[in-house]
Amino acid sequence: MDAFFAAVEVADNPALAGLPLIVGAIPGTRGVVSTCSYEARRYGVHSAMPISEAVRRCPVAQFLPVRMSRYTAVSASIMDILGTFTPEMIRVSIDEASLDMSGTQRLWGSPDVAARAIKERIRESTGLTISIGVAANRYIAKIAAGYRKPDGLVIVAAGDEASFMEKLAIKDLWGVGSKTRERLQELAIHSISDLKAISENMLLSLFGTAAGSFLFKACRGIDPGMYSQSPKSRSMSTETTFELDVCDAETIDAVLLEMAMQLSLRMYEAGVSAHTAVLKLRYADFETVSIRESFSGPFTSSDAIHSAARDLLAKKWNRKPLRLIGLGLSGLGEQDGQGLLFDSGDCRIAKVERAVFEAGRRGLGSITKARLIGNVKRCAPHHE
DNA sequence: TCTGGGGTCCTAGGACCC
DNA sequence: TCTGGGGTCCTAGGACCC
Repeated sequence: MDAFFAAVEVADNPALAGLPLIVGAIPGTRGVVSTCSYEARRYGVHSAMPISEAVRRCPVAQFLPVRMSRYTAVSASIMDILGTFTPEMIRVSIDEASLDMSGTQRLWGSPDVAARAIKERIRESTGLTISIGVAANRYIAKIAAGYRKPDGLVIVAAGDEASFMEKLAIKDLWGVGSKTRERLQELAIHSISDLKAISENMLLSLFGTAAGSFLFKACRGIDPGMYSQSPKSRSMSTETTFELDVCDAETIDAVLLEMAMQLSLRMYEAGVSAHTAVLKLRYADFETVSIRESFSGPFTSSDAIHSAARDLLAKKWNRKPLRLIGLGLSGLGEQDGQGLLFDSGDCRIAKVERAVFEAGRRGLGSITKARLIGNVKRCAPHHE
């Protein structure tokens, strides 16, 4: 999708068409740009830029909050459409999918005809434009899709992979980020041709097995295997950045409780259990640390998650003001329900919690822990 | 400029076992 | 007294992506 969140906003409110549009954090807060329209990009605004900088660069923009549930709904209807073209569809993210169209020629025609049909169907149904890349492997197709945006269509014929890659800059390689780019610079590797001149063994020893082999394949247009594994869920987490750094232990504990409840609900809804808890802390100077612990049995209630989080906090937090706190669960597996066979204290709590979740789902009002009702105490702005 | 939130995968080192 | 080789699982941090 092209500038997906911004494009959905325009589709929902045509009066916004043609204006510089910035979807993301509310100006004046700690946060970043999520997506901006092509008009806003002309001012030098881009995704992940601090919202304060976006305001400086484009004060005339329309600033809109992220309406994630709306984008999720539009995304689902687009994915449904894509699924009618081939069952071999991989949803890569909320605004991106990869379609294996081999064997569909009799049904949908040649690659360019099929691609135009897909674009047309999505435009008809949602009013949105998309960019498509067509190639003999998913990796090249992905890069080709980003090669000409918006409303693009780039076809790389089989056999042309290597010459297509030659036209790109190192930064266009999907999977090469700022750190790798920096290291390549230091090694005097400035172009794809420079990179191709390095032997596989040299890349392996410089970057390690995974990254080395990835670089070797990617610059030659060989699919490094990005989408091969089934994308099953391995962890879930939640985090929050405070508007002002926080050092009050009670506040932090209340935030952890809230997060534990949220994670517990999400686990329940997903029908999974977890046996590892991860606590993430970010201090005022942006130093970020984490601590985790695995337990023999799975968590069965928010209280169990909360108490694990508390222990981890006690071990890791140096008492300096926190800018961010995060809580996560990993070691996710299918919920077998076994934990509930034993009538331990924790399981009774879990049963109560499930009843509360179900009540909430049936619209019986919102139930929360008494101690979460009230104000959050924060530090005064911290200067050093 | 002052830096979100949700993820995935990889690495290096350590504990522990046979 | 100084020491192997293979394996599993865990931990903390890092790179990257949308």
